[in-house]
Amino acid sequence: MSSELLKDLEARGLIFQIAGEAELPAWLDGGSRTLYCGFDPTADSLHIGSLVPLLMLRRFQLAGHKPLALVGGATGLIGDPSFKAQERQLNTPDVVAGWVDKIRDQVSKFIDFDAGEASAEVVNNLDWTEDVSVLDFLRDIGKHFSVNAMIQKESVKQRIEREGSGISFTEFSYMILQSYDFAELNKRHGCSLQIGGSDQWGNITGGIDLTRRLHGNQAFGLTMPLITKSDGTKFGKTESGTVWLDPARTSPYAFYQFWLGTADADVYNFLRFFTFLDVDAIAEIERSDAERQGRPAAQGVLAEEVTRIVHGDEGLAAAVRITDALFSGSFEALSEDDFGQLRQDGLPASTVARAELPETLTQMLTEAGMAASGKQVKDALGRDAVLVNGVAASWAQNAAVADVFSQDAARFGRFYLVRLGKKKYHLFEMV
RNA sequence: GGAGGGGUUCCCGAGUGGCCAAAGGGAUCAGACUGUAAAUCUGACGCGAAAGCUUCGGUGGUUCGAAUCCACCCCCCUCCA
Repeated sequence: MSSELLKDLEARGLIFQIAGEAELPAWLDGGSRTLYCGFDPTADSLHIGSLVPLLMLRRFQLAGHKPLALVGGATGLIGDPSFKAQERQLNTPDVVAGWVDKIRDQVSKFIDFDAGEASAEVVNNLDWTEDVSVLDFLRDIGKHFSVNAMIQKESVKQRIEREGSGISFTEFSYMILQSYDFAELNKRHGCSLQIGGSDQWGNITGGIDLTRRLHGNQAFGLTMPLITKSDGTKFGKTESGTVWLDPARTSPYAFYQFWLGTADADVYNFLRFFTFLDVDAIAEIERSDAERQGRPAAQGVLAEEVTRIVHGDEGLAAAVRITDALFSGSFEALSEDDFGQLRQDGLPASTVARAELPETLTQMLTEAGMAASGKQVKDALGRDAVLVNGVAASWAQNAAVADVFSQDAARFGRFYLVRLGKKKYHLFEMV
């Protein structure tokens, strides 16, 4: 490999497989190249699983190449079967179309549209597929695919071989659609490199083959490793579920907290995967962390960098503001305006009418989403793990909601910051 | 079509008439220890503040009493054709 970019990616551990490995470095070094990565709309937001490919597009752009972010308005209607255990439920066209709009806006934040010849573009595969007739598709595209080869792909093998699972013709065709995308982008934009997660290998090589057959052009593929955690649990999940990129789904504060909680064993890898920090700088952080006692600095750096990339300076500031208020000492220092700000910044909060207080604390905290059931609240109350404005509430006070949330206990006459356990906070505003 | 084995609480998986809201493990939540980490230990873990209410594929039935027995139905797996 001679390409500086590839060396850096290699050092970061971001390369899983390369198709056309021998020629790729020289090709990349030969000028500004065009590459693409697809994002299917399977929800109204991407989650952090898409972060690595999104940042990858940006890495290529920073190295002078032109990234195309493909939003799968067409493929999203079909559903990618790759390594999925079961057939998926189809979403209606209007729902998918709505998601496409959201995803388009979202991916746009990660790439630069004003970078000269390396300026990014967003494309939608529905544009070149919706008017293709079935007969044209079967004759012009389908003819280039061997079913014999397709059923050999690892990504669909279990669906074909395992009894009781099965795969519909619809999902089986997905690979052809995605391959057609690559060939089409090659024709339209001179795009000759597709990147994606390691599960996309089969789809990518399919597109490389089709590009050669249809247009006689050589194309490349690069996949990134699946992000795993040292403890074996799935990356990207928290107690409250998936970590989304949309601030309306996962607040910048929750997002920041997610990264702050990264295990020591993963944090340096994550810095390489999810930030643009130089690998040497990351190694330096690792070294100085190893020398110090106690808490490493790496998680803080990671949380700060990734939150800034995804939510910008304002989102980061909001996240840090809440974190400082809640975790570094006295929330008593918060001003009246600060409380309102916390709520704006994404701290979970709710407004309760003093006249309509629930009968019990268990009810109140469960309804606020702080716990899954009254039993959990009961357990926490019994262990002094519920603090209302810093004062522990007891199980004996369960039915005495009005006492716990008394006027005297309020901050500025209406705010109650409730903590359950070590990390769960909820702001109640009494009206 | 034939033969056999299954469907149990979020997941895996015991349980074959009362002691079963149902063993054990995992996940999850809380506590201790810590660094808002990991590991470990402790407690909780169907819902409910409680009284109590609702579960063991579905529907009926037997019984004082069923996840457990019977009938029918639905679904899954293995082997044979």
